[in-house]
Amino acid sequence: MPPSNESAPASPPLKIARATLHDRIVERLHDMLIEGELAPGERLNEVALAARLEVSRTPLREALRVLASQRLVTLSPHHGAFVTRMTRAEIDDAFELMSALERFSAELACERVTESEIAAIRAEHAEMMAYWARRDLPRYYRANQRIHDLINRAARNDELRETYLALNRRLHPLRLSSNRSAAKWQKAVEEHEAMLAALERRDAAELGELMRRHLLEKRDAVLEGWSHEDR
Amino acid sequence: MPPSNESAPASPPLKIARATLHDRIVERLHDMLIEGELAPGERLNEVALAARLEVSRTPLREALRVLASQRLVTLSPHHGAFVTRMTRAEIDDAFELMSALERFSAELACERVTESEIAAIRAEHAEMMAYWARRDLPRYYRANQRIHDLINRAARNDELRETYLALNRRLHPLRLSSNRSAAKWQKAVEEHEAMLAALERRDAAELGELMRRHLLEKRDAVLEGWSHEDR
DNA sequence: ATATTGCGTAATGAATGCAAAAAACAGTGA
DNA sequence: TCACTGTTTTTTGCATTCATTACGCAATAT
Repeated sequence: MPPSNESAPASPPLKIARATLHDRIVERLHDMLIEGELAPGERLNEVALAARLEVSRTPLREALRVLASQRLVTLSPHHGAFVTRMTRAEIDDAFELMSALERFSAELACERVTESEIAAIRAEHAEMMAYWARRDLPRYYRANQRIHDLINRAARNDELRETYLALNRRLHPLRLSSNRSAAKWQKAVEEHEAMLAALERRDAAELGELMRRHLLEKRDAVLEGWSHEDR
Repeated sequence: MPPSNESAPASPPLKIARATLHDRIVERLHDMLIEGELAPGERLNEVALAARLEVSRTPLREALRVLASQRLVTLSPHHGAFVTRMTRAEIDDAFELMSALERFSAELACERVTESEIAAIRAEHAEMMAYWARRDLPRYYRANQRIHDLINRAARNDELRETYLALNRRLHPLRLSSNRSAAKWQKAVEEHEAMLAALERRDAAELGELMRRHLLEKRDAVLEGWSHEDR
C-alpha cells in the first residue's frame, strides 16, 4: 500500500447515478416555473404541492431549498415558499449581467468556434428567420434560445454556460413582455443577421459588442412592458 | 372587494425573518469549507456531521442540498456527500469566467464609483501595501478580497456581486497555491497599483483589461501549484 | 492464491409524527 | 362600523422512524 493513499480522501464514484426523488422534483418544479404553471409571487403550500406531485414533504422541502438557492423561489421562514417575483432593480441588474455573459461568450466563441459549429448556427439562424417570416413567435423564441446556446457551447466554458443558463431560467418568465412591437422584432432580427456575420468573420470585439447591446435592448423592451403590467 | 384582488397572488412578508436552523447550517458549513476544516474530496457522513453540529439529519440534509446546488459539495445518490474537488478544466473555466466578471465589474465601477468610495479603496489599498511590506500573506489576502468587493459594490449590480461571490467561494480553497513566489507577488502588487490608478482616472477600458489579465495570471499561478499537488 | 458470491452492517432516501409559530377567525367593546 | 383581543386552525420546522441501497468481509470454488 503506498503511503500517500492513507491520507487520500475518498472521492465520489464516477458511475451514472439514477436520479433521486428530490432531484426529479427540482426538475419538475423547474418545468412548472418555465411553463408558467406557477406564477411569480404565487405561494407554494408544502402539503398541497406534495399532494399534487404525489410525494412526501421531505423531498419537496429539499427541492424548495435548492430552488431557493437558485433564487427561483423565495423562502420566508414560518411563512412559506413563494415563486420569486423580481423587482425592477433586480431585472435591471440581471439583464446587465447577462449582457456581460453574452459578450464574453461571444468573444470566446470567436476564438474557439469550429466550421461545423458555425454551419449549425447558420442553419438554426435560417430556421429562426423562417419562423420570423411566419410571425411564429414561440418557435422563433425557441430557435433564438438554441442559437444563443450554440454560441455558448462554442465558447467552451462550462462554468460560463451554467451561469448563463441559471440566469436565463430566472429571466424566462419575463420573455412574454418583449418583442411585442413589430418594429422591435424587426430590429432584433437585423441584429441577429449582424451577429451571424461577425461570428463568421470571427470578429470577437464586434460580436461581443453586438451581443451586449442586443441584450441591453432586450432589457429595455422587457422593462417597458413590465412597468405597466406588474407592480 | 376589488376584482383584481381575487387573482392577486400573496407575496412574502417583508419583515426580517430570523434564520432557521438549516440556514445556519449552510452558514456553518460555508465557514468550515472556507476555513479548510473540510478538505476537498472529503466525505461528509450525515450522522457524524449531524452529531458534530448537534442537529438532526433533516436540516443538515437540506443544507447539503443547497451547498450542492452551489457546487460546493457534490452529491452522489446512495453514496453520500463529498466536498467538491474541482478538476483542472473546471478551475480553468472558473477563472476565465471570473476574469469576465472582474472586467465587467471594473467597467461598471468606473462609471458609477463615488469619490468617497475611491477614497475607501485607496485606504484599503494602502493597508494592503503595508501587509505586503511585512510579508503578511493572510492579511494581504483579506485586504485584497476587500478591495475587490469594494469595486464590486461600486459597480452597483447585486446580481453581478452575488455571482462573483458565489464563484469566489468555490475558488477559495485554491488560494493557497498562488502567490508563493516573491516575483509573482511583486507583479501582483504592481498590477494593483495600476488598477488603482486606472480607477482614479475612471478609465473603464483600461481597468477592465487590467483586472481581466490580473485574474488570468492568478489562474496560471494557481494551476502551476495545482499540477504537482493534487491529481 | 485469486476471484467470486453471499450475507451482515452501515449509510442514505423518504415518510411520518410532533411541536412551535403564524394566520385566520370570532367575539367583545367602544 | 371599526378596532382589538383571545382562541382556533393551519402551516411550517425539525426529529424520529422505516425502507432501500451500497459497502465490507468472509467463505467457497476455481
